[in-house]
Amino acid sequence: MSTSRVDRPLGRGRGIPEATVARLPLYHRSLMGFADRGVATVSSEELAAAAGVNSAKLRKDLSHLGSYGTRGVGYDVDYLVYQVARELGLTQDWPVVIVGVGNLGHALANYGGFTSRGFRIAALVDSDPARTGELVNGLAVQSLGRLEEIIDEADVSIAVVATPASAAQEVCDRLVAAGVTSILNFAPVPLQVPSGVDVRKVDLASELQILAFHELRKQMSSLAALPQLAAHPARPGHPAHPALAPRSEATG
Amino acid sequence: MSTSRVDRPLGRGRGIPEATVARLPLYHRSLMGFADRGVATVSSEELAAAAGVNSAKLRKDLSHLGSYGTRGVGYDVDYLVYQVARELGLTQDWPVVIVGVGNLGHALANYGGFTSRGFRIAALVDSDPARTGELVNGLAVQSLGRLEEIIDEADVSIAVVATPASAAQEVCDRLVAAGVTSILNFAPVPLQVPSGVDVRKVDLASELQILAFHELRKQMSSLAALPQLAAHPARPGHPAHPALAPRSEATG
DNA sequence: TCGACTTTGTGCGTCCGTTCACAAGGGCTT
DNA sequence: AAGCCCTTGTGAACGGACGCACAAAGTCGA
Repeated sequence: MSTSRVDRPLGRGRGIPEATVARLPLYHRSLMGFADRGVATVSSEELAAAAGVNSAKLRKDLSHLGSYGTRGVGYDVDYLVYQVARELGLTQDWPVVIVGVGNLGHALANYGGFTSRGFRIAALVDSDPARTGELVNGLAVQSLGRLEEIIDEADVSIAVVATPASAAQEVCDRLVAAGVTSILNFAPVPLQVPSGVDVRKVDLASELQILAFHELRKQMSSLAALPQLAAHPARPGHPAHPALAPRSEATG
Repeated sequence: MSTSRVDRPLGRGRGIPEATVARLPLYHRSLMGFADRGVATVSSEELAAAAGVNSAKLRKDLSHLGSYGTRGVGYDVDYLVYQVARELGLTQDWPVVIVGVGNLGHALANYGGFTSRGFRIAALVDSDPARTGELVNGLAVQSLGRLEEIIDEADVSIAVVATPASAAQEVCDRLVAAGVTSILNFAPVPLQVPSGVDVRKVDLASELQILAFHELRKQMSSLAALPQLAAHPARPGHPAHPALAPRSEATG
């Protein structure tokens, strides 16, 4: 890290908070909706409602990009769309490689949301020789052996890892070695990467588990309110004190 | 260590921070890995490394569940697995309905990560009559018209919305009206729900856009010496400099 | 031209999450 | 049995995010 200097206030604050960055795609999408409906101007209140956030938060987020609004009027939709898109790098063409063409990789390859926003699926890669050559969304699956070659040829810097957990780290290492510096990881393992490489994780099972946690709380509280309506009492088969019980695997 | 009264962490303990809750599935998965390898005890350092988090954070997270470690030794893997699983509600069976059996819904229905952790796909629902009856992972797709019926019969409280954006809110409303109180939303729209209903959003396109933002930054810093790349040929519909007119700040 | 109205942009208090650093506590060796 | 050493659990400092509330700044009508 040569740039140990934290930030350089170039023009308008170049240091955009991470939380704001995470919401910019949301704003961009909402703005596109307004643009499609022919709306020329939106207030922070309207846009915030469409994006599902607080209006003050929206204004503060946008203020990090610059002063693009007009007091008393609101924001010019087209102008703001362009500014947000530029900030997000959506004016560029981003070639993306998807590694792992299983159920998820298949769905991602067919998912329109990617290709319609500046991302272009440059290649699909899978380790299974039986899958090589298979056409997915008009693109032929290629061998994992050609991974470095593909990344180099297409100048790929963003990759999607949709492999099983067991292969994820090795694939990740090869991606990084080949020059990829941004990874979207769907495998349920924490990828280890050198500094300078960004990893974002999408953990489908965890999301459900988080919901289940809150769901359990709701059910417990509503169950406590009712005297005896226990339709689902505690599991009879569960060990009362699991620390004592030997590891009986296959719990899942 | 003779009592298991930790069922009820003190008045304060009931409120587990949201950030901690979001990491519990991670810990649970890492712990399962240790258990599968026959490890009986892990230190916070080892578990934190496996989960990809700071060890102090891990200890604080676990401390919210109770005092399940042994100083000088670490944590009993099996005991901790059970405690985390119980806290997450993984000891229960959670029937889940997936609405929208497109590419994504298809992949989710086949995704093993769901079914292997206490979640059971109770039904697949799609609005397309042509899809009704189609078998996905051994389960027949059912008509959207039967949604309320299905939810009631299977006692579903968790649903996955994998519909197009245009249908998401209406589906959401019907889900909530039918008794669903937790929703995992893959549609790129912010769902509006009454209080008491939890929504978690998984926005695949946004994740890539966030990566692209940082990627752009990296490329800009490495290409800082180059001449202007701003002369990007904007699309015909897009204003090259949209806000020239409305801004005359000279004021005299 | 002027005043009233509307909406942006932001200063500030508050809260949540992260991390450091260390005392408390338990096992292990002698 | 006693002391050493290890790891947990947590107090406290820190920083970032959020939201209120308001001044600044622009528009619109008279």
